[in-house]
Amino acid sequence: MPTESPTGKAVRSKRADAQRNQQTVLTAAAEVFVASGVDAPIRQIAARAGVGMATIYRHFPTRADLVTAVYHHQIEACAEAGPNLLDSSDSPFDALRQWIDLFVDFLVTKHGLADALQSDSDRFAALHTYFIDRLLPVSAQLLDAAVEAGEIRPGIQPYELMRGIGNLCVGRDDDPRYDPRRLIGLLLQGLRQPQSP
Amino acid sequence: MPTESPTGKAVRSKRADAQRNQQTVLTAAAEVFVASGVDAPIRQIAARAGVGMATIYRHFPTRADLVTAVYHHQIEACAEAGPNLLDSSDSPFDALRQWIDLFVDFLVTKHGLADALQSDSDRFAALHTYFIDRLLPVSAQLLDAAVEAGEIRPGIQPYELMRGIGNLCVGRDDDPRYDPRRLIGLLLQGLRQPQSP
DNA sequence: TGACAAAGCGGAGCGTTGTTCCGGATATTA
DNA sequence: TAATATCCGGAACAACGCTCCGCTTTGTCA
Repeated sequence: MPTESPTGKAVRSKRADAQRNQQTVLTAAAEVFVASGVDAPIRQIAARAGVGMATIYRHFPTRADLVTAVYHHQIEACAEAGPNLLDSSDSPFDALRQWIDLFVDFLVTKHGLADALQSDSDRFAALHTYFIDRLLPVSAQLLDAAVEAGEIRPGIQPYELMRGIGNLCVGRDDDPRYDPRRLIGLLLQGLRQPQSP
Repeated sequence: MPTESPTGKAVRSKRADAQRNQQTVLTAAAEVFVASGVDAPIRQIAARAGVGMATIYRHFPTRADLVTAVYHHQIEACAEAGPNLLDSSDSPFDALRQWIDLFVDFLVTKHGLADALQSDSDRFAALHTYFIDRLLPVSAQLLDAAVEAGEIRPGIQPYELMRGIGNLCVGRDDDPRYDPRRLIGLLLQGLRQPQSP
């Protein structure tokens, strides 16, 4: 039953077993990521899913594709929360702060995700790109609104903020001496306009 | 020619060829680190040094030991600069800022060093420990002095500051969109006392 | 229903890296 | 010089990423 793709070219939908396998892999990957982080061996995910490694590579050519697929919904939710917060908060700065809280929560609860995002190697380049494409406009909108309202000084670039926050979330997440939120709070403090200019 | 160790036990100094090899390895490692980062394969370092891999493992059981040895002098220099800056600056906050500048310079010029420091895996645990042992007291002294002078608000923990700065230096160092120094400047700004409390 | 081609699958296999092991070479000392 | 404690090199093993290829399953069409 060929159908029509958005590009207009005739396209055949995937075989039923392929779709089933893709879902099985996603579920298994999510479980393994929780247990062993996003750097877990592909073999381990394949074993948990009960499929061969090639199956995973076929559906998700790079590790970044797999990670992206697993967290797709949460990334979308985070992206959509931005405008909503801007509407529901009485101050753009407050909306920015709450949104950053969401973003940080997301990062620190996925072991090694922040590390992957900023990884020096480019194994995760596609993941980095996806985050930027999806979330940078949101943060830009929040920043613009806060600047517009005169709550923060202008000049900070959205990319720089995003990456700085991501960076601050890197590393072991079970160290009681380090709470990225405190430093991010300090960063935001530094961003505020002097109370009396 | 047995000599006396600090513990009082008789100790034989290393064989001459072992000392030579250790130095050769250090030199080669320094060169390879510059070219390929601190994650470079041991084989590569061994080849460059013209020794076997076991020789490297014998002298430097973990990668952290090797990295530590290579950068030992620079870490010491950074540690010693702290008190000196405190003496020569007219404001403790200024000394703190200059010292952080030194620290950041050191981190960003060694490819992947910041990444290694905050690595989620514990391959570099000893390196992290060494940095903390050596530099945390220095940063604590600078912070205390600045708090004492009423230039920054109290409450920030030295460990948190060190790690935050290290984290902000993580990742690709050739991205013109991201300059860790700007964000660190913002952090310091957030640390300042409100001008008019 | 019953072929048959296309699509999909599994795991063996190759290359890379970390780490260890051991027979042989070498420096030191008597 | 000869003995021996020390050190060395690279082979060997394990873990992992990724690919290749013979076999299986699925969808289709007579």
